[in-house]
Order: sequence, then structure tokens, then C-alpha cells
Amino acid sequence: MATLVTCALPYANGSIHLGHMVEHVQTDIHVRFLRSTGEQVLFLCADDTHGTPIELAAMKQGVTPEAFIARFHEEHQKDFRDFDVVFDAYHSTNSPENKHYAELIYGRLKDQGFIERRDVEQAFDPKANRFLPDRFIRGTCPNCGATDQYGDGCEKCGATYSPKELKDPKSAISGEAPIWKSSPHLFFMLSKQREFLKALLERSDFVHPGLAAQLKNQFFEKGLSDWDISRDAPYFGFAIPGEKDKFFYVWLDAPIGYISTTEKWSGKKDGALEYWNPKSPHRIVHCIGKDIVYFHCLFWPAVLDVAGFKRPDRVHVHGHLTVDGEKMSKTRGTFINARTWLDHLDPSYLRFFYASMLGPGPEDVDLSLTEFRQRVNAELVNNLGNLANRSLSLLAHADHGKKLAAAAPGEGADLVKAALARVPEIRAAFAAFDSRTAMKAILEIGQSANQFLTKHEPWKRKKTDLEGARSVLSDAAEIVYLLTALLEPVVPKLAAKLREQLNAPPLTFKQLESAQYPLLDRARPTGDASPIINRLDEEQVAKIIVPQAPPAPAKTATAAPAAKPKADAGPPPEIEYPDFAKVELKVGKVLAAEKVQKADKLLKLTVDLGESAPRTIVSGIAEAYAPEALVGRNVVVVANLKPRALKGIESRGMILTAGPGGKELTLLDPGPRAPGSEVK
RNA sequence: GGCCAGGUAGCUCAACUGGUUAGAGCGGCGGUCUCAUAAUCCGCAGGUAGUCGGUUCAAGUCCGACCCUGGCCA
Repeated sequence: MATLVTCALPYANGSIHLGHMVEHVQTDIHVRFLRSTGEQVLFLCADDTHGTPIELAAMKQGVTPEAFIARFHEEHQKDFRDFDVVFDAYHSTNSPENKHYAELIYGRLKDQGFIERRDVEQAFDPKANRFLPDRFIRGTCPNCGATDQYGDGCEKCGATYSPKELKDPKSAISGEAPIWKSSPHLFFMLSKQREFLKALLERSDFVHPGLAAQLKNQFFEKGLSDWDISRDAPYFGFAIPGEKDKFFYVWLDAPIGYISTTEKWSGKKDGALEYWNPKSPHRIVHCIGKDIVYFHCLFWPAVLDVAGFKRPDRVHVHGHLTVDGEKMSKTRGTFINARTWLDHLDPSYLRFFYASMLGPGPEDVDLSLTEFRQRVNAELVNNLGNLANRSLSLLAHADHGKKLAAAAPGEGADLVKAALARVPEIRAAFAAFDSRTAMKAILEIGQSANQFLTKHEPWKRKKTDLEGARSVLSDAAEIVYLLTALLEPVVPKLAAKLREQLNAPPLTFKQLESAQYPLLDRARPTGDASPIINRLDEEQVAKIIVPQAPPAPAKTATAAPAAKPKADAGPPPEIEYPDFAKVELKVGKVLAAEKVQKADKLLKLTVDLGESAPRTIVSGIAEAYAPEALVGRNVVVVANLKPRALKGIESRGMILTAGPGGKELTLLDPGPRAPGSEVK
């Protein structure tokens, strides 16, 4: 029996970013772990290539959709590979295999009486001569009046509505007002699969129980709606057999990519069926983000079941990534590309950090850059990396000459046995996608070995008892060897380096099932020792934050004049979090205040910012505040503003106020916080 | 609005089916070693458990209400 594991298929209209990497790293860790236990695993992924967004993006660039997606096909694979995410096959949904299975599955759905034809009225762009998906209609929110909102919901007030309700609708493609037009569509009768899905969601091993409950409440209570699987031309996708100008909706053929990639991997006609036939003995596990749960837990299994294919055994769902607490958003561009990371930092850092953060559930993970750096340094480099380096470099030293001591009972043997006793819990954690718990146990093993070394001081002991010192170091090396097996799923490159320094063969979870002390062949000499990975400093980590240029403002063909009158200027462009983070805001306490000579508006303030000496700040608030009213009160100060002279007085900072100016000003009040407190 | 998940030390998380003074890692502070990537090791500080009410001999753990956060609503 084998396990077929998939990651969600990245959409071929953009680069891989750290959000994708959460899933791919977590899944790769799981796959490597399974392999280490001796399981047969097939790890597959592909590019998701169809649909309107890609078609339009290609059109905009003046290239064919095929050429457009081809660029990302290479790039995606390289990004994953460079993060040590290794697939058995990486294919594309725009492939002959996918076309074959999409047509086969559709044909079976039709034969089984699960396809129904219904007229659908949709927005139609008369200028572009095409139907418009909801997201390509912009207009005014009927609920709150916000302008330039999507056709399906308002980003301002959160209301959801149908595009017909949108006021003053415009096509995002041509800018033209859409008309309403009816067209026949094909529906998959999901409602007929109600009992099948209900039974599936009641299985505790199919999907996270909280998500199953959510699906049941949301979709079953209201009644399952049938699913529109066709789109009208023009559309980048597969033409529906027997229909004119109709194409499969991208979400029908995207998951079929799992099957066609299996076929591609097998290298033979119908090779996928060994895995996907309903009686297949193999396990199918999909790893996905929580945003696409219902596709994978409702439509997909329902379609597979009707079409006579095996449904997935398990859908593992992870949360989304935030960076420093901020949500990643493609449209806002607040994401870090995988390649940006690779340009500046070793992928092992990210793999380690994700592994130590990720649990089995669908909760979000936050990549706090400070926490990231501190934990990587403390846990990966100081605890584990340095354990290896301190013990192996001593062994490599001339005194010991890379020779290990013969194994003997004692504290060192007990240390190794205690560590081996923890393997089952680590194994269980990895098996449950709970790498966080696994990492915790692994770090405790590392710590126990560091304690052991500190206690027995082999660097001192060698002066009086060389063999005793060698024995201590050899047992520490046992732990390092054990760590190569335990860490291999998470940081395979580092595990390989350690094995090389130990001059030892690969060690797997499978071998650990029956392993006994000693693990190392004590007759074999060790190799040369060197640090496996370096500590990170702040500057290094800061490099992955690349503030992006604001998105091009031109949204439609109606090009705006280059120099807009100022009155017409909209709100300032959105900024990246790092831009905001550059502003150092602090609580300041006003110690003294006086009017500046020959200036109506200026006050000279002496402000305590919790630094060694108070600062002088000149502020234009004299019309609103009398100097004596300010002494003793707390204000919010921009602390890292470049010093500037006002009326000959150097002002080092700026006091924040609200209001238009003059007498209409209010000082921001940070409340009773200590001077120097951070304001965020 | 409906539903789902979660709210425990500065941060990330534990604590079996309710039962001793709520634990750990990171960070902070202090000390120690000096083999090692100024790493290790030892110690200290820090929590009115979102709020209120209820059940119980006993609640972080059960019940109810409310508040907040995140998510989903094809």
C-alpha cells in the first residue's frame, strides 16, 4: 500500500510566496517522515492553469495563455525545489492527461444523470463581448455606498450581494456598463449526493472535526445547491464535449489535476487508475489551505464518487500565514516571495520555524520576524547546531583523533536510551501533522545532551582521563546521530551535513523501531566538524522585507492624465507594513513648554522620551494649547524624525495631533504610559 | 446576520475523562562554564485563566449569557 499525498495546485498567474510555503513545507515534512518510516509515498503537485484571471492576464500582456502559464511552470518548480520540497511529479492542469480525465469524468457524470442544463442570467460586457465573473464587475455597494467594489461583496462594509444589486456597475475589462443576458449552463447535481457527503463528513478521519461541523451547518441546513460547472467562451480551459462554446469551469478540472499528475508520474495510459479506482488499496491525502475546504470536501469527493473514482481518505487543512501579525494579501502585495527569501536566507531557517510553529489544526501561523530570528538562533543554532559542533569538534581534535570509544553502560548510555524512548511520541506527532510537538521533544533531547556535556566536561576530563572523555563525547555523538533521523523530515540538508560529519550512514524512523544503544558504529572514525548553520542577525532578516512599488493606478483603458489636479487626488497609496514600521512612535512626557519668540504657532517643548536626556521639540500647537497646560502631560512623539531647525531651534521629533490646524487641534493622548513606551 | 474555531505569563503553546501551590520553550533579568557559532548550564521575575453568572465538596476544565479575535457563507 502506498500513500498519495498532494499539495494544492498553485495558480499559474503569480509567483510562489511564503504562504504557499506553509503548505508545501508542512506537507514535505510529512512526506519525508512517512518515507523515513518505510512507507511508499507518492508526492504530487501541479500548476492550476485555467480560468478567466489567467486568460485576461495573458491578454493584457499580449501573449497566449499557454505562453503565460509556461513561465510560471518552471519558476514554481524551481522555487519548491530550492526550499527542499521535492515532488515525484509536478504537472499542469493544461495537459493532455488532464483533458482526458476531465472529459472522462464529465462523461460519467452525464451518463449517471448528474448533469442538468439550466439557464443562467449573467452580466455581459457588450464591448468585450463576454460574460463577466462577479469579481470582474466593479460598482457602488448597495449597502454602504462605497465605490469601486466587487460584484459579489463589499470590502468596506462586508456585505455580500449579487452583482445585479450593485449600483452603477462597470466591467473591469472595458469599463462599459454590463447588460444582463441569459445563457444555458451545465450543473452538477450536488444535491443528489447529500447522503454520501453527510456520511463522509461524519467520519472522524476525513477532515478536521471543526471544519466538518462548519460544512454541515453551512451547506446542509440550507440545502445543497447544484454546482455550475460550465463557462461561456471566451474562456481558457477545456471545451466541453458535445457543447458549443462551453468550457469546464476551472474548479472542475483543477482537482482532476491530482489524477492527471498521477498518470503523468506513472508514465503510462491509465496509470492513474491504480491509485484512483474505487477499490484502490492506496491512501489519498490532500493537503490544502482552509480557503478551499469546500471544494475539496464537497464537490470533489461527490464528483469522484459519481464518476467511479476513489475519493480522498483525508483532507488535511492548514491555516494561513500572517507576517508580523499582518494578513498576507495578493491584491495588496504584502507577501514575501519564496525567491526573495532564497535570495537572502537559507531555506532551512524557514522550514525549521514553520515546523516549530505548525500544529495539526487549521489555525493561522504568524511569521513574526523577531520571534523567527530569536527562536531559530536559540533552538536550531544554539541548542541543536552547537550541540553537534561542540561534541564533534572535540572528537575531531588531535587528542581524540576522530576515534569513538567502545560503547559501555553508564550515564551516557542512559542518556541515549532515554532519548530513544521518546521516539514513539515524536513519531506520533509527525504522523499527525503536529510538527510543533515533535520539535519540542527533539529540542528537549538536544538540551539533555547539552546538560550531559556540561556535567561531564570532557574538555577537562581528557587531561586526566582521555578514554573517559572520549566515552562522554561518543555518547553525545550518539544523540547527534539520533537527531539526524529526527530532524531529517524538517531540515534534510542539515541532517545530511551532520551525517557527513559523523561519517555515518542514513538513519531512519524505520530503523529506530528496533534500534538499540549504540546507534553508531564505534569502530568507524568520525569526520570533520564545522557549524551546520549560522546565527541570524536583525539586518539579515530585514532583507526579506522588500517594500513594493504601489500598484499601478491605471485600472481601465481610460488613461488618466499624467498630472492630476491635486483636488482630484484620491487617498494616498497604500503602504507596506515595513514602511509604517520605519516610523518610531513613542510616548513622551512634557517636562517644560515655552512660546517661541516671533512665532505665533510654535512652542518649544522639553520632552522626556525615556532616554538619557530629554529632547527639545518645536511644535506648531501654540494657538490651541497654552504652554502651562502641557507640562506634565503625555503626548505621542515621532521619535526618529530627522532633526530640523525651526526659528533657529533644533527640533528633534514631532508631536502628533489631530485636526485641521490652528486652534482646531487636539493632542493625541497615549494615556498613563511610561515615557519612552512604544506606540504602535 | 448565521455558522465554525479560538481567547491561559511580553510571544508561541501545554495540562488525560473537573481534583494538590496552572506548566514549558522563546524573550527579559541575574549568575556560571569557557569544549563550542559570546554558544552551554543554573537560577529569578512574570498569569484577577476574556467578562459575568450558574452547577459542584472541588472548574482553566461542565452549563448559560455577553465581549473580543480569526475564518466560512458555494
